[in-house]
Amino acid sequence: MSKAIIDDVAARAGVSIKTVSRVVNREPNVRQPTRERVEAAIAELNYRPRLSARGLAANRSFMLGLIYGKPGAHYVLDIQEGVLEMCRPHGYELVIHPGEFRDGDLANEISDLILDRRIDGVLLSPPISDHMEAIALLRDAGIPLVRIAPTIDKDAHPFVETNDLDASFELAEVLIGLGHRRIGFITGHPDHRAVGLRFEGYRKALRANGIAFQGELVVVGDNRFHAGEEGARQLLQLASPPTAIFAANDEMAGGVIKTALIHGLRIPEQLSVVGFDDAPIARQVWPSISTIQQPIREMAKTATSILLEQLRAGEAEEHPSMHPARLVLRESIAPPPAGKA
Amino acid sequence: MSKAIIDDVAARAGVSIKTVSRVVNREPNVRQPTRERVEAAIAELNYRPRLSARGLAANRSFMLGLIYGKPGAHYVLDIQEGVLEMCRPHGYELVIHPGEFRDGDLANEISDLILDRRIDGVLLSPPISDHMEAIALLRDAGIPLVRIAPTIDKDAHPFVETNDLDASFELAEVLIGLGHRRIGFITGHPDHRAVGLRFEGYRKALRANGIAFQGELVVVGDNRFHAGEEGARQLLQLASPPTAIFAANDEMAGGVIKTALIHGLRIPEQLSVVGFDDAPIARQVWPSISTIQQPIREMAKTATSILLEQLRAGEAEEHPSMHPARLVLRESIAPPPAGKA
DNA sequence: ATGAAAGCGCTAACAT
DNA sequence: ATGTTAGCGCTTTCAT
Repeated sequence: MSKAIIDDVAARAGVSIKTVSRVVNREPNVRQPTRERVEAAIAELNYRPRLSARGLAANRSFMLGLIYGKPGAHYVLDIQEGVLEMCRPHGYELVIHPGEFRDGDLANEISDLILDRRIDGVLLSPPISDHMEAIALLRDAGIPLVRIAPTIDKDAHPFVETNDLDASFELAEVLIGLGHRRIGFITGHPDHRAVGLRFEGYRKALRANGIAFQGELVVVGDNRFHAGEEGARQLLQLASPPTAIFAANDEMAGGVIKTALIHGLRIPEQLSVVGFDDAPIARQVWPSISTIQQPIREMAKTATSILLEQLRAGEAEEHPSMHPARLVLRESIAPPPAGKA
Repeated sequence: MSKAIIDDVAARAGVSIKTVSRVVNREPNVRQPTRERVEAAIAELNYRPRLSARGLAANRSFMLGLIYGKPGAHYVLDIQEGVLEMCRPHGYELVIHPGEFRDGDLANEISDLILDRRIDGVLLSPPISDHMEAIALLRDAGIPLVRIAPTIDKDAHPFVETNDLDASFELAEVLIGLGHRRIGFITGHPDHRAVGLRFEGYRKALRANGIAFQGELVVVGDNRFHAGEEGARQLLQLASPPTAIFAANDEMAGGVIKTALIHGLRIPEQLSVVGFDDAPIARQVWPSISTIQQPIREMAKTATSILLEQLRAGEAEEHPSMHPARLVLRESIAPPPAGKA
């Protein structure tokens, strides 16, 4: 079974192989009855075009590449699944490629990806979506490219994004609305620009509410749990410690919670904590973390559609590039302790 | 650049294309000087064989498939990275395929994978590694197959495994050694057989120490955080609640911790908790969880080597299939409260 | 609207 | 040890 090739189908349908090819590729210029006969033959023989034969003849690989950094396992898997969901029905395969932002080899690895696999198109997910060298390389090679959550140079290529800044602004305003005035912030990894926007949202919220920005309330993190632990330690040692801590992602917010608990603080009564991403950890710690949920999967799907259309039409259709995030409020926030506001 | 094809290399090296092919494929019967000349030409022209051309001619796809369930994002990513690490240097590409164990479509999806992509070989990771239908399908199609962490039917195919049972036994003995006699257990998802062995290890430890097995101390879980929360709730409501809880994985152990904290229990003074996997959550909750670390990445790498060798030689070399796990003791355990032992 | 012929770049089988 | 000759199964011209 299933050793059928295009000639078998052509014979069975009583047409030439070219007509079969037309039907398979949804090309025009096939009369409806003919098309139906061919389709029937395909179904009966369970025919599947050999990808390598198509690739060789058409000089395409029918493979998409996904290059991603490591902003958390769930983030990566969500992206992968979103991309796969769009790839499969369109007959495309996905080649995944983990890459380190600062890894000098990334450029070489990408070259290999282009040269060896002859990828048809590439998706860049954060923080690689802001990796200029990678982008330049791909552009020069003429490989179509869509970026997921880029923060820079948005004119150059199609992209999808979410409103990190606005969402962060909102979340900070929630804290301010509860009465917090001293709000600590733990920033994300400097390479991860999208996470950087969350800091901007925080600052904007302070400004909008007439609260002076205080450098001592800001700690530089790197998106990892440990940075949250360490950052919280620093902030809680302050002569006048914050009544709330905003971590640029949930992983770090989890670290804040752990440190706070170890210090014997009650959350949220003595310290409010918020994060960003709605990662699983946000629900797994106690108390659970108020955060921002991003439609990661949807972004990945949209990005993939855009890429596929570009591949097909040479030009991308209009897609909404903005995928708004939303607040998820949980137990980790409360008004500041009396007298501390 | 890099539009070089085999003829260019042959011309430049002054040999026939067949000789180039021999060098590229590491076939014998090429004299050293000839080989060197060809290799030089390849390097100078930056030649890369077109995968689709090779695939078409040799009737292979140079792609491996990885079919996995969802036993946690980190587990999946670890496996992926282990596999990729072996794939790339050998010129193989990886096609990832998330699959639900109970999904009736899994069979169809696998057929597609075989038919459409003409995968050269497949890796099955838990719990799909025990999915008999999938295994049968692959066997019948004659697709080489290596299973990661299988628990059944080990004669049929090559596999790699870890010693879930022994490790679990050891961990249970640690609890018993601390003085615990009433040890609750939250089992894993029934489809996930490897996790089932952990329950066996627990029972074996009880037997070995003359402790009667008590059905009321066992709760059925499903590997997810929520099952741990729920299981702990049940166990702690018992007239005579356990002094320690063993969850079949860390995710559930995390749930136990959260529930226990909400109930106002101090850990480990009033309740000891252990898990399995050394997942990130084990270090992220407070107190951190004693657990078992498995060499997941190594297993994935070994499995991939075995598969690649099978593809090359038709027969796999000897590889150690057993990758031992090890204890990781952390804050979550202590002797039982006085008078409760 | 459909078909015939000519490759795509490589490997396999058979020379030499 | 090396070369020659056919394909592999499809898509592309270019006819018709």
